[in-house]
Amino acid sequence: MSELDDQIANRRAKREALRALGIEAYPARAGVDAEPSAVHARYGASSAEELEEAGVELRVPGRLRAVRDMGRTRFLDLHDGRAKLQLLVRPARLDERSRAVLDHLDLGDYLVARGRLIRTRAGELSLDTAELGLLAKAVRPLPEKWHGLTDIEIRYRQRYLDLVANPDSRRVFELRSALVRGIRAFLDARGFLEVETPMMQPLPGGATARPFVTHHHALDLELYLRIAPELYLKRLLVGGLHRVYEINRNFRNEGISTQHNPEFTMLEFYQAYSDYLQLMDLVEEMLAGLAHDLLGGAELTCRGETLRLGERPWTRLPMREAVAGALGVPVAEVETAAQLAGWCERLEVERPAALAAGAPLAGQPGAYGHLLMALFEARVEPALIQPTFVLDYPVEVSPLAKPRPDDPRFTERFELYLGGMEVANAFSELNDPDVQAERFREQLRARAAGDDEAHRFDEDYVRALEHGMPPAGGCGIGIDRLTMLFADRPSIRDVILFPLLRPERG
RNA sequence: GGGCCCUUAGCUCAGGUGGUAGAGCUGCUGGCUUUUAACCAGUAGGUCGGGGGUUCGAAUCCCUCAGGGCCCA
Repeated sequence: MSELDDQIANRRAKREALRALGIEAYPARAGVDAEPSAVHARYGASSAEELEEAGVELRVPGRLRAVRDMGRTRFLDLHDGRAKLQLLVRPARLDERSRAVLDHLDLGDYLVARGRLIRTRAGELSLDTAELGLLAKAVRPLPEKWHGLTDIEIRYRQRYLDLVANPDSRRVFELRSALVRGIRAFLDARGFLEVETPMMQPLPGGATARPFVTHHHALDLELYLRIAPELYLKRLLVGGLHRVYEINRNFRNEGISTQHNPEFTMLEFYQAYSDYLQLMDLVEEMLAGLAHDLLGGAELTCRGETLRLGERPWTRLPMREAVAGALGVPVAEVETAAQLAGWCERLEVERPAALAAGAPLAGQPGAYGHLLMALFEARVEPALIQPTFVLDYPVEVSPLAKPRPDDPRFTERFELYLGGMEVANAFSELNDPDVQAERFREQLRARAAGDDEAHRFDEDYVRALEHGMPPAGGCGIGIDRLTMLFADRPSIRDVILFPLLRPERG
């Protein structure tokens, strides 16, 4: 028998012993007054005399994390995940049932103690326990109390153990929740309506990505898990919902990395009569405000770098200038597809998926935009630590964005980079139905040429635009990456409770 | 997809060049006047990730598979 089996058998035997005494191991009702952290919040400042005078009697629940047995007196620590409350237990003074519970305890059990609040000689706020009850028997041991749980795989696979053993992990998810709450408050205060649009779509749209496919049996219908909510949210603009947002999951069938999980959470919001320039101001205000509210200052510390969100406006950098700067040449040398093709070959930049393999880079339709984007991703992106808006994305890689009136090779689009990561993507929304239809046709040609991430033609979306969509700015912000930055965590798996892993026992 | 690294008791970790698998915590037994990583004494616990190979002998060397991590694409 292994040691683990031994410990489990032991705990089960204790449970059965209690049951034989008529003590339920998993009672239906708890009947509690306050959890340990609430007790500390209320009485943490009270002196021994004050407590004695007040005569506070409480029923306090919690998970048993430590027992210090002194012989005539035992000290039990009950935790609620934020704080512990110490129980002072004198076995001789307990009633029979409480004594039975005490004699069959294990670390990890959920208990409830009734007693009077006191301070011990050492000054610790404690419950002088008169009655002890079992709320849930744990038949499996917890990770060790002092070193906690460090095995990364167990932390991801059995997140419940990570949360019990590592308070920092819990704090990350509390911060994530506060971040989402703050975003909702920010948008709600500005008259945005939170909506929910389909996660299962007959035509996946709104992003350049491979979708997951599923099947609806009753309708015998191929459906896709959405890669973005964008086209549905803009249909709502057509419908007169002029300020909308959605915070929900997207699914992209691509590789896994420290910055990519197949399902991830995005905020998208759309504001009629706005544009990408106004959105930059809005995003600055939102993120700097969140940092101020949640971290107590408009700065993020991320992997040793201080990100100064408070220094506004943030850098606004046209993509051509960024690429030319990284190459150390004037902008005039990144103006043609032939120039860019030369750089890509010299620097061994990976060939963009949209450009046909085997053919010369420069001559293909749309080559300029794809090559500029490839150079940007390879040479510029990782170096953008301080908040930077990259502007003027090529039209070829921005099929849903409005072209710049002064230079139709580029669009009214920005991406926000923070700590070397793309955290936001926004543009003035293309609302000319005929131009949109032509953009879709270009995407179909790319798809036919082998680019399986190219957009599909969404006829209903074009039909909606034909009814008239107000000019609008729209923006997407990755919640997971934002949480990584706010919590200073290097991997997206640290900010997703249950990240995708290969199943155990292959 | 490529490279490098990791996998030893429930948890955290040791185990130069191949020679009978160890510690702390947890568990169990006992002691102890209010301790807090309580302490003291005793004790149990192992398919050294799986499989194959080399060898008189493998946790250790080789191959392979699985899972995980980091970097690159």
